[in-house]
Amino acid sequence: MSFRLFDLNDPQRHAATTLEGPLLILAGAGTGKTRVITVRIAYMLAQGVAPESILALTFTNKAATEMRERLAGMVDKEVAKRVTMSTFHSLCVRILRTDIEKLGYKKNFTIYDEGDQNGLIKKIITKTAAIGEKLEPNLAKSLISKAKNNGWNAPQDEKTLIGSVFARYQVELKALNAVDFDDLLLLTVKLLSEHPDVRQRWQRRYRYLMVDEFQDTNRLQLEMVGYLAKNEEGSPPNVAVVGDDDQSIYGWRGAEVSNILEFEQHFPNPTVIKLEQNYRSTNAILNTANALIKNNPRRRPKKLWSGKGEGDKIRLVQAPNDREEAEFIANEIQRRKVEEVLEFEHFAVLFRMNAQSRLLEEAFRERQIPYKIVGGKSFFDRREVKDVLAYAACALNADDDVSLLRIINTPPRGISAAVVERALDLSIRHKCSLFQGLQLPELQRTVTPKAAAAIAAFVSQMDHWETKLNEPLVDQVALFRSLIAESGYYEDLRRSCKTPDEAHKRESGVRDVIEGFGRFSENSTDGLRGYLDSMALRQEKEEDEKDKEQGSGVMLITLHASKGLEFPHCYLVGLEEGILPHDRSKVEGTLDEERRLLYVGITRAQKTLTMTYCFNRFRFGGVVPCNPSSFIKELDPALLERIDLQKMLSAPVEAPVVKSRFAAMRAAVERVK
DNA sequence: CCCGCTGTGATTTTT
DNA sequence: TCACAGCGGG
Repeated sequence: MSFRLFDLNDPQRHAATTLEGPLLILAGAGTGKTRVITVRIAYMLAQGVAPESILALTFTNKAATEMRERLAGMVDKEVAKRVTMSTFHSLCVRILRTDIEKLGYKKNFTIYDEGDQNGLIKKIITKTAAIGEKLEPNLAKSLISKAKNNGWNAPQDEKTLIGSVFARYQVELKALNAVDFDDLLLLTVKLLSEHPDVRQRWQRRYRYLMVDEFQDTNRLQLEMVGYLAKNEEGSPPNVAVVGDDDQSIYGWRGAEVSNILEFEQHFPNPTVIKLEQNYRSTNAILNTANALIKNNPRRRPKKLWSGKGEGDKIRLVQAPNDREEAEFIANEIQRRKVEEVLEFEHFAVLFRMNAQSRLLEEAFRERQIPYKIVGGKSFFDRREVKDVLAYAACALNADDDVSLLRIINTPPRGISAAVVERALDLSIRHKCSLFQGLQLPELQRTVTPKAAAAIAAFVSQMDHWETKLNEPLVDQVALFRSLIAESGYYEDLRRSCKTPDEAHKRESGVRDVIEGFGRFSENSTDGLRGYLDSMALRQEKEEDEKDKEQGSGVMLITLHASKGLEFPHCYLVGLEEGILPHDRSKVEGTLDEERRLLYVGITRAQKTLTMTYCFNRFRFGGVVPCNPSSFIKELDPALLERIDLQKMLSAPVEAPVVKSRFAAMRAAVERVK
């Protein structure tokens, strides 16, 4: 055991050593939350708790991995491995793969990601909507998701379009033997609530639960924790949750802040511990954050402080427009890197909307400042990756219509759109899958002999791979490789790409997927199905070669994506009414969450924080005037240094400043020597 | 099947 | 303004 309890501060140690009963750890930003969680687990193990009986739930794979690695550094690696650390969704997959048959699904169900979900919903809307009726697929998707997360079941017979789309969507998913992300939670909760044998098995397995980022849990996740934490003796559940209500920024995704605000109602008589000592930022930064967040009515009062001293004032810069804002930041970062001897990696620019990054990118590119944008199109969403995964999904479960539709004519194999359409209609009438629909004599009779032959060839091909994949002790990686090779997909790629360069890139994407399966198989026995699961749950590492080579640079990142990260020097841009808080938050009544978003942004900064706003901004195709964010009024003016860019630019730089800058640069040159 | 035209709408995105 | 989806023509 190489962990030391006395390295923790008092509340941290109290949290790490309280093992019995409900425990609420209110961990403010930068208060050493992950450390407390891992030490707490190490402490449990030291106390003789069986590693198998510990469950730690996170939201992201990144968090689960980090926790695993930190624990492995503290205790015997073999013991650490036996602790379950998993995302909610991964645990659900594990539970469902064992017992989903009790709910009428087959064990080889497919997990639909948002793209698949979109495809299915679009299809259903066009089939269901009467002439003149319209429904935004995205709206439908979010309504369905909200409904599922609130534990509502699909309406049996619904008069409204959205109601019938919802009902039909659920029926079709089940027919396709597919589940979406929400179903993973919904069905797990259903299984646990309706099947006492299953419930007992999992309740007995885990005796100590921990939940990270508890403020982000939704209703189903809370329910799931409730079931898993319950013990037969009826004694208080050993459930420890860690979170910060002030950093709840995913309400629009179904997260319920009330889960953490009303924790005592869900788990009576908990020990409540506040972590308020921050190890990240200066007090100027923390007190700015404190001043802002205390304006939120529904929260657990907290006040962050740190031993890092007061630090620089927070700079509030007003720029005439968004272009000047971007150029100011780029110029300044370039200057500060030299004068203050910093790396580009020490800087981050945070914004509300992705669209705001464009001008910044331009400004950085002009000055050849390296930068890194997080987000954007993911490896998983690349066309060739989805295609190849769809092949695998079909080989394992040909009744998966969405995957089948994706590949049925990729490459073109002589099954025309009209034939597919007819097969689809038939499959609906016969209540069977598209794959089965293709094989109905009723269809065969109505198509040309050529098409019939093409269908037969395709069907026998898929059957062949299915049989092969199900043979015991078979080399699934090799099978997968030949499945793709023999499908003619590579040839199709070369043909369909405009440039050889693009074709090359896409081909290597395909190879990455296959190699990814190879690597997966080295330390898993879950086979191709397991690999598809891990891809759907984004467990596989995104191999971005460029990322590694480029190193990094200035981080350009949305406020949402910045949660959990920290940077020495932060720029928070676009602090304008309408952007932060965003216009839509007013109609949606989510101003509190916007405030939390700014709070999250402020608390990312370690040493210096600069906030900017403009008087004019290019939006919706025109220059629109804008006002400073109403949140600015809530900050402590004593900690703010206001800078007017226009004035600063027109005024000549004062001689002493020039002198000191010159000295700083000379010093920098000396250091390089 | 591919390209270009037109219309529309424009937060955030852990799984 | 600009991105992208959907559709009609070549």
